Amino acid sequence: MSNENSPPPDDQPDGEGGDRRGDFSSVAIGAPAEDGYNWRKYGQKQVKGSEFPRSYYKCTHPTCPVKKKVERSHEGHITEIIYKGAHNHPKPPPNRRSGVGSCQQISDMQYDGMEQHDSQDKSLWEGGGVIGNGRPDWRSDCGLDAAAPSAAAAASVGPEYGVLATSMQTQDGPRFEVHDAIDVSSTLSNDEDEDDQRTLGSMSMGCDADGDGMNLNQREGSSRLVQWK
DNA sequence: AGCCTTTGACCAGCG
DNA sequence: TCGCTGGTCAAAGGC
Repeated sequence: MSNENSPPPDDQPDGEGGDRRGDFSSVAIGAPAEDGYNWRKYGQKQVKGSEFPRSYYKCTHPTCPVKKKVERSHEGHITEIIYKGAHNHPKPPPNRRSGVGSCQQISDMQYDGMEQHDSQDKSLWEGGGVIGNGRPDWRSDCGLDAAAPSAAAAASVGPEYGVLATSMQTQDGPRFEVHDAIDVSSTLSNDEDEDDQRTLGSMSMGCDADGDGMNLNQREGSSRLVQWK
């Protein structure tokens, strides 16, 4: 199993038609592509609690206050994603420089949820909203229909933390998302309580140290989604 | 030509 | 009051 050092085939740019440059080459999957929005990295730092450096991204839209923190493992796998705020604008077209040709097509449906979330987003995420906006973003992003319930479950399990344990591989394979969703869902279902969820994030890293091949595979799709406070 | 990524430094908040 | 951590800004380089 050489998965440890080599990125999985899923991560490899199989020719996804990178709109921008090497989304997956440079930033692997960490970057901007996940949501279908344009993100600009404005900082990176090694935080104490994390073994991996944390990257800070801003939505490139002038009116969009959304920021996100992304923790990526050395392998390029996302271990944690924290969103702050909600997008008050539709996703940019796939032809744009977003390079998000992944789930762009679904963005069409996304508008539906976008509208309502746009109306309440301000009060939601401002009021300490747990997963007020973070969630809609995801499901609408890549049509994480399967992930939605997972997210809801996660929210139900540990809403106080506003932590969303979900998976998000910016791949163009929708089934991949589903697969991930199941993975997480499974975890959540088997979970004991929210505590376990929080551990999920740490577990990802912990598992890495353990060097569990199987875990590694799971970790690939297992990312941690957190709604910024 | 324009935008994004990367690195370092600075500032603010909290313990 | 001092120290530490986290977060953000700015400049330079590369694609």
